[in-house]
Amino acid sequence: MPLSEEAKKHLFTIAKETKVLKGSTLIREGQYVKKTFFVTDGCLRAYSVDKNGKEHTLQFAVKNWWISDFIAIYTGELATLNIECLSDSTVIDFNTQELNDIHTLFPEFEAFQRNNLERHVVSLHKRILNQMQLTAEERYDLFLEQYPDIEQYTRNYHIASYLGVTQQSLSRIRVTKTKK
Amino acid sequence: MPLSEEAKKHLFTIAKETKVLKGSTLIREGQYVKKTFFVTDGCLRAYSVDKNGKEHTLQFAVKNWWISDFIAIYTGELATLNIECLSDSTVIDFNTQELNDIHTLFPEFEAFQRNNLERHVVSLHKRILNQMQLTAEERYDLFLEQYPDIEQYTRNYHIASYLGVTQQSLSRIRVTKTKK
DNA sequence: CGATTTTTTGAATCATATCAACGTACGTGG
DNA sequence: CCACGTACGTTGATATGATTCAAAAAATCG
Repeated sequence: MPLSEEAKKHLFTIAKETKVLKGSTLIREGQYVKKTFFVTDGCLRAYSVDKNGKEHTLQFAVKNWWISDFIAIYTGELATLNIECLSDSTVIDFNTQELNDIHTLFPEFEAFQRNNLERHVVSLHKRILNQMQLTAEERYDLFLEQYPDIEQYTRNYHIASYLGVTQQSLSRIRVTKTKK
Repeated sequence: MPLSEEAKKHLFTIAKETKVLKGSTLIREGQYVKKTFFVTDGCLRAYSVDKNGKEHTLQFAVKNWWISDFIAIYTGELATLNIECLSDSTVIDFNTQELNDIHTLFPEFEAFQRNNLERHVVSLHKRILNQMQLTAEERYDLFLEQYPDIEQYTRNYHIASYLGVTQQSLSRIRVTKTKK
């Protein structure tokens, strides 16, 4: 992204690189969300817990992805998601308020942020359509294409809870796949 | 939204109010997408057709909603969605290119557009989570809450294809509901 | 190595899809 | 204004795919 020197400098003053440990939780549901994370190494996931205690993974984030509870951030409500580190990771840690103020300080960020949001919308539209029209096995294949190296970080039940099936069902899908 | 007079004037020069008839298709898959629509009256839907010929409704748009094939617009690819009028409607018709140029001509639009995109992302995140954690009946209840007056425009199979169930299943859900 | 977590497997059950038939509503043309 | 055809909704029977619960096997970690 093309940014002025001044804008870059400002970015560095509000960004804080942080090492985070596997298993740690960066955002917890019910809390006020102050941070957005940019992943430079490792893997994180955002998930919600439903009324039966079942987890549902909304998003994985690997190198160069943003992750947070965007529902909370964009609505101002409390977090409904949890952000968990699936491996020791490095993230750049932005205060959401400061990240927002950037737009008034440096209008050149607007186009950058708009592009991010547009690509986010595209990926969400595609995810919804895939969920509706593909079988569980097809969704798993697509997942492996889209996240080719993610299995080093994730447990199968993380992936299952992203695909919308139980871990047992995913296990059976994997078995029939190796038999082919 | 607070906009300067100049900006408002410009908006009117690129917007074109159009009456569209029930059953007409404003965007067809495979076509190049040149338009984004703002609905001022009536109801439209965006749907895709899968490899078995089954329709999946990605979005309904009623008064004051935007609708288009945002996948196509934001990626520059050809349309994969169809936009269909479910009733005689009135839309304001924007050329996508001109709508984009607004941001360079009138930077004050950026914040407005950013807010639109953020709310769009929120609704998509919520939709994905609801699809994963709610039963078909719960999703139908929520749908009726979110679109209280839409049933005057839609066929049941439109709603079924939005909820991710067959029209027969939705019919059975409706029957058990009236018995309660 | 032992303890714990994760994955796999089996059997029973459940929710939804499918296929087919029927009933109903709607609108058009005679 | 009625008759007919088409589109839509409902219902029943059956099939299918996924879930659940339980237990065994495998992998991981200290």
